[in-house]
Amino acid sequence: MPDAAQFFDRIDRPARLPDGVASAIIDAIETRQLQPGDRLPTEMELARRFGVARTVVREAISLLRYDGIVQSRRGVGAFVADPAQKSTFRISPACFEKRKRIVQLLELRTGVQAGASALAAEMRTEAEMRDIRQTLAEVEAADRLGPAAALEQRVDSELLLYRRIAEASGNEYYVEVTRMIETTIQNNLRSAFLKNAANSEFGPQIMAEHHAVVDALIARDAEAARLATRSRFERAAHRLAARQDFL
Amino acid sequence: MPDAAQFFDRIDRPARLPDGVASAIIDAIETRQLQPGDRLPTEMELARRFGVARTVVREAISLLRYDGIVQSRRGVGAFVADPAQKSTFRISPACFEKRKRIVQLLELRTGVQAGASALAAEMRTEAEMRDIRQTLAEVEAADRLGPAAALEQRVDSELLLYRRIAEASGNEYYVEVTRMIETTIQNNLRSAFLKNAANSEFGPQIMAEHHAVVDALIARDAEAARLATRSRFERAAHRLAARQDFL
DNA sequence: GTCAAAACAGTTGTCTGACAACCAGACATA
DNA sequence: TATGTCTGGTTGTCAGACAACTGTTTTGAC
Repeated sequence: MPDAAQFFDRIDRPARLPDGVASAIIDAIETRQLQPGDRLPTEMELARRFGVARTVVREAISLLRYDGIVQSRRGVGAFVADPAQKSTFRISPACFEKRKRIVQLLELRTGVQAGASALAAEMRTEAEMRDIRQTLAEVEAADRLGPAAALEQRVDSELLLYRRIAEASGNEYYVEVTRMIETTIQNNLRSAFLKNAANSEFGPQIMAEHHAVVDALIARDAEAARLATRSRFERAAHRLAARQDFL
Repeated sequence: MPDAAQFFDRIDRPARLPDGVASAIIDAIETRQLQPGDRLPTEMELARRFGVARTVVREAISLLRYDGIVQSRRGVGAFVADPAQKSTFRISPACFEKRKRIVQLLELRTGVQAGASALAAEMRTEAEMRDIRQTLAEVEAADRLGPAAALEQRVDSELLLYRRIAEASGNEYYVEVTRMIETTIQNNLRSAFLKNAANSEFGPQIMAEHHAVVDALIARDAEAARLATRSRFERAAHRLAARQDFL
């Protein structure tokens, strides 16, 4: 049932207060107003300055502490930590506003996914191989329907294919990192991906790229898998970046 | 001034309440007691069950929300999110209790660092190359002092060498990921690293491994850099895992 | 009986005030 | 000098209240 409502995005509600406070503090740290080792103003003082309650400030600081950006000591205060102590890898949505950052993110994705493929070539079980071939068949089926048909389905089955491959590596960290990167990209660039898929990400050449990867996995050839995966994601990134409407 | 106090470690203070509550909830999610889409008990109810104040529960939930593990809607409740929505990569200290997990983490480190090296071979500037050679010289100097002397210094300069290389890639995500992985490893395995460095991580062979990497960077040979880095970290991981006292 | 508006109960988000635990430094004391 | 004590300040936790919001139920007009 076609519905005009699909064109209306959610209005951006005022974000949660603690998130705002947290990013304000992060901002102060990134702009060097607050340097490693410096003490943050007291929670009372911050609450006064931001015009919020202390509970809000506390929640904000607890987020930063969770990421290892600040350390707090009871009875003393909260201190900006050594940046090397950051214990989390997180991709901020703001990064998707700069073309350069997106290209770098796609580079990282290429490298990590290629590493996962290489491992998978060595570690895969027969059952996993069956799943992978099955998923590849789904990609192929969607591809045969033409560029515009089953668009989302095609993109999703492609994503699933490479997630399956990462899982076949048997390395949970690779699984987590690739999934986290993919999730972030999809959340922020989904529309560009779809447009791209409708224009250039289909047809025999693209299918040949996928096949090269899967064939290497079948042959248990780690180096070939790495190369094929690298080549596939490099080309995909290149095609995406070449689009006129890409940022 | 030798001081007996050096034998006294910090006593482990009781962790913060919100952290405990958060990991209890994460536990419930990982053991499938709470499945994606399920609603968490209300904050009141959780506070009652855990025997803490609601502010503590709120702080805990805000951490999970920050990682994309739960989503909360005012007036309704907090819900376990789709695991694919997790927006962070984080290595829990608990992972260092299982040998298998550590090996996997070292695998990831190898792959990512190799990717960074390959990029660095192409993107490095002359100034960065000078810094890298300078750092390599420091490693070499520390190495010449023998296995036991300047132990920490040698390990640290090695870490610095590969951090410099990652920075020379010009890709901030590679810098962040490698640094985050390295930080976590050092925070949890520092002592093993030091013991290992005193026993096997020194001498001409190890220096040759470093030189192979740097030479590839000088030659701007991406594939050689990838291979040399991979080889260096794979061997280091192997030597570490071969130790008797390693878990 | 139908349907929309209004009231309601329940939940999260924020605010306020209080007290406990803790710390650094000043001060007193031996 | 070394040790104990006090004091003000800070973070950690608690308790209670209200605001904002949601899903459901009730009410009332037709």
